[in-house]
Amino acid sequence: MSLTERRLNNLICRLREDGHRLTPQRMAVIKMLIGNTEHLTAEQIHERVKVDFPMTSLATVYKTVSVLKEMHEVQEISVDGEGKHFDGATGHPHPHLICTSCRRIEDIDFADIGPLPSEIAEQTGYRIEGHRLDFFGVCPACQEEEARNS
Amino acid sequence: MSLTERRLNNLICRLREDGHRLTPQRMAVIKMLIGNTEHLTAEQIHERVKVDFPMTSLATVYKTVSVLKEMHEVQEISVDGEGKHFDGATGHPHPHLICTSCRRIEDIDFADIGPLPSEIAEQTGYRIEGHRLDFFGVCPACQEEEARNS
DNA sequence: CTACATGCAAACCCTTTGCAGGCTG
DNA sequence: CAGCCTGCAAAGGGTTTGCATGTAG
Repeated sequence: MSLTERRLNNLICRLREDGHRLTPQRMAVIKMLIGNTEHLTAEQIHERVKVDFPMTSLATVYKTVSVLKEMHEVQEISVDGEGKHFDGATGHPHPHLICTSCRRIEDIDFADIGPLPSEIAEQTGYRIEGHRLDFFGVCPACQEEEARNS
Repeated sequence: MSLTERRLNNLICRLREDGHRLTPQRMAVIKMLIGNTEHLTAEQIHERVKVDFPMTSLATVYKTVSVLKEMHEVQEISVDGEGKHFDGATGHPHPHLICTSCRRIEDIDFADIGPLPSEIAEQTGYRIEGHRLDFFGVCPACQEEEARNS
């Protein structure tokens, strides 16, 4: 069983324990987030869920995401001037690669920031609980696009 | 002349060149951002400007900030579930230390992320243009608070 | 006189909430 | 049949815009 499947099962258990019902629509939203390295906005999730469940309303998407946020299975990522994207890829902090041209957000696996947190804790007195590391740039596809247009 | 003063002068020049007029209110907003390691929200900037210029409207603050954003002198920082904060501390990316308890945002000077950007560029094909590194934690003051309340 | 800056209020966008009805266990 | 889930519509909060009025150069 893959890591994602295990996480999904665990999540489903906890949802049930909390008295939640897992409707097909909810499952669709959840699957679109958990273990997915795309980082969709509420609107994008809505569009995709509607393919299978045309009646789905945006409110349902928001309500589902909000449950997942409470369970710390999904975090928000805000990009300057853009709406919120939701990231349920791993359930813990990890770096992102954000294309400033097409606004795509990808995950990067490596990019360990090493001993930085403990150094910072020592120097500032903060109790460090997490971090966010995002790189901004232009993705290969958009670079090609640029080249064609010039 | 300090770095901040130089940056401020340079900025003022460019604003004039672009045909902007530098009213006292605008100057107040600009000074509240450029070289200031506090990271205020629009509302907070508004409150402070109103001390000296009580008639100032929120729209003016937004319009001024928007000019600075276009000139890449100010960037937005979004904290999950919070409003936007504006950061005009250095004009280039630098790490932040965000207290999850009192929502204070501080700058950190060191914390060089080293060769990571070029590694990532090589591995992903992105043209990396910048990054954002934020640490989340609890500041010393809030830790004391916690201790007192337990 | 031209063009930018201002305050006000309305518009706007995205997100959240309230509610009545539907469905599951 | 209690309690969650749904869609709809309305409310909400923060940001942006339009407009008439100032004001600097």
